[in-house]
Amino acid sequence: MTSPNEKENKACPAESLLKMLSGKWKPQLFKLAMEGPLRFNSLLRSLEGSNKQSLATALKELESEGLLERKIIRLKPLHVEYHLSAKGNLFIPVMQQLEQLSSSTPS
Amino acid sequence: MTSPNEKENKACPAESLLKMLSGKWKPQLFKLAMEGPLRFNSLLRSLEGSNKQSLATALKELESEGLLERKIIRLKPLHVEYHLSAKGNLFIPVMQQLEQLSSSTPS
DNA sequence: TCAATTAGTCAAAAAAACATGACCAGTCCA
DNA sequence: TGGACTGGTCATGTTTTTTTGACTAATTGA
Repeated sequence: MTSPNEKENKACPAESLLKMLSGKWKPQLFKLAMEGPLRFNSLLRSLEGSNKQSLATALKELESEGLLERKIIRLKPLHVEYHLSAKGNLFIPVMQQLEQLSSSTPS
Repeated sequence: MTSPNEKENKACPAESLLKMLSGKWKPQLFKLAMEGPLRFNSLLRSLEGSNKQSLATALKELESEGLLERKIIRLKPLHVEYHLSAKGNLFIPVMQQLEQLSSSTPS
C-alpha cells in the first residue's frame, strides 16, 4: 500500500539534495571545493561580504552532510583543508549541468 | 569594465539557479508541475503543513523567475492553472539527475 | 618574548523566511 | 439571496538564517 487516500503527498526526492546546497555561501564553497582544497582564512579573505561565523557554519554543514571532508595538515604552517568527499564528487555533474543551463538561459 | 556593479565576485554560475529552487515549498511545487498543471486550492489541500501565504509567495516567485506560467482558464469552474514554462522544462533534466543521485546515495 | 597567522567559538542582534488568521472579490448553483 | 468554491491579500507574529564583534587557543617567525 503506497497511499490509502487519493491525497498524493509524495515527497520530492531532489528536495533534500537541493537543501544541502542551499544557503548564502554553500554553492560558492562547493564550487571552489571542486577546484581545489579550501582553507578557512583564505576563504574569509576572498569571499567578499563573508564572515567567520557564516563560513564556519556552512563548512560544518557541508561536512556533516558528507559533501566535504575536513583534514588537518601537519606541515609547515599547520592548517586545515576542506576537500570534496566521494559523495561530494557525485554532485559535480549536477553542478556542471546547472552551469551549462545558466549559460544557455536568456534571462 | 566587465560588470557595472562588481560588489561581489560571481564565482558560482549555478548559484542563482539553485536559489530559484530553494525554499520550503519550491522543490515540491516544481516536481508536481512536472507531472501536470497546478491549482491553488488543490495544492493547499494536498500539501500537508502548507498555507495560503507560503504557497502564494512560492508560486509568485516561481512565476517571476520564469519557471512557471500562470494561466486563467475560462471554463466551467473558472480557475487558474500554473504550468511549467519553456525555461522550466530546461530544469527537468537537473531534477531527474538529482532524483537518480538521491536514490544512489547511501547517506 | 612579541606579534602575526592559523582556525575557529560564543552571545547577541539584524534580516529573511515562514506561518496564522482575518478578510476580500468574483463565480457558480440552488 | 445566499452559501460554497475559486484564488488570493494583508497585518502580524514566530522561527530560521545570517551577520557582528568580542574572545580563545595553538603555532610560527623574528
